[in-house]
Amino acid sequence: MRADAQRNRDRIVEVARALFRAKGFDAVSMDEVAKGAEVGPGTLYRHFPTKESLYDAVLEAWAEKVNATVDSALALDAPAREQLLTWLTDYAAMLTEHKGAAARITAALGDPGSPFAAKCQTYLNANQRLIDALDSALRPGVEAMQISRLVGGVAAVADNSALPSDSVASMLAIVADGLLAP
Amino acid sequence: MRADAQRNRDRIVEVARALFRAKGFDAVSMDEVAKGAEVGPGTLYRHFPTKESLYDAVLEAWAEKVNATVDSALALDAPAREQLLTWLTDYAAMLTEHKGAAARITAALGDPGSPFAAKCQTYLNANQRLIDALDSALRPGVEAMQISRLVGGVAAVADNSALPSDSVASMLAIVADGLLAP
DNA sequence: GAACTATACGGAGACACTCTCCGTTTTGCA
DNA sequence: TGCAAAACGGAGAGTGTCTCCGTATAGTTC
Repeated sequence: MRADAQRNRDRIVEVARALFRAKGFDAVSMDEVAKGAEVGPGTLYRHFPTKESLYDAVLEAWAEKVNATVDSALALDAPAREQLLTWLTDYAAMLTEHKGAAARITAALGDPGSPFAAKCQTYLNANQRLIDALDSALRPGVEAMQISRLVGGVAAVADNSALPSDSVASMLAIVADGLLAP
Repeated sequence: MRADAQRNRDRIVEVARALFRAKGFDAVSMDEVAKGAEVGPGTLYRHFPTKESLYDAVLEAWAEKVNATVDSALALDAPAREQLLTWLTDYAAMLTEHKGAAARITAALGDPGSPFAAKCQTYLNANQRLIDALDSALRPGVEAMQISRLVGGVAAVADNSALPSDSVASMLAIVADGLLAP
């Protein structure tokens, strides 16, 4: 990639990250990002063919954080319920950091053609590792996809309604108890 | 209201209901509804100032169905778990009947200014009646708002991803077990 | 049934947004 | 320095929501 192209790409992602974080996905227009990054719309769209692909680039760091978060929850010297709750809470918190991300990633969970497919896989793998680790403490037959969708759904609701963290925690506690073996 | 106005209003709602049901909220444009009802955009917007207010009119019958559904679940001669699951499943099924409704109604749950405020109240009341009826079978301290948001979130995910009913059922079973007393 | 007024109609178009085309500019290399 | 490939950027096409206002109609009054 040419140096000017790289420069522009970096600036676009940086500006977009700030805007998305401040206003949420829907409230940010591509023109706004282009103006902020001081490039024309054409340049922006050559780097990122759709708004979603730009969002995907912005969430690049997110995937790494998911892995680190599930690791640290599983490393806890605590009962399975606490490990589970820690992970669910941390994950939901991570999602609501970027307004609109929860619904988008959750919606893409079953769609391999989505721009977020790679991120969905990371997330699914994290829940699979959780299942493998907690094993018999969990409800028999529970699947990574189920946990991913349930928690994604709760996170999306929390995000949409800008719920305080204790409301989210009480909902996640219900989900966690449902996930644990009877 | 003048007779021609009433006629037009009725036709608009009828056309909109069919379109929303067939294509989902987002995929239907107001121009499309206006053309289908053979009125100008101006007429459409005088009757319904926003697209959401039109959707609200379309979902008018929905509120009555909610009440009937919770009643019939509570009338079941069955254990609390089955009553709960029946209601949750029926409710989620009702929401996914209209693509996009789940997310919208759930998002409006805490917002009295929303065009869907009346429908949210119906839904919250239904869950409150459920709590009153099942009482000690449920997790202590559980609130109608929590159930509404949880199930709304699951329904929204199911709707977005067009999940088959058994996937939805398995997720709702997890939620139901979390809602029941330990 | 004709005249009149309040009410409703409907289409042109303002505005916002996503995304494209293509002439112009810049970069990196020979 | 000269040149081809790469990248730029802005005008504008296409689509959506929603508004303004001149025109048509319903319902009332004589």
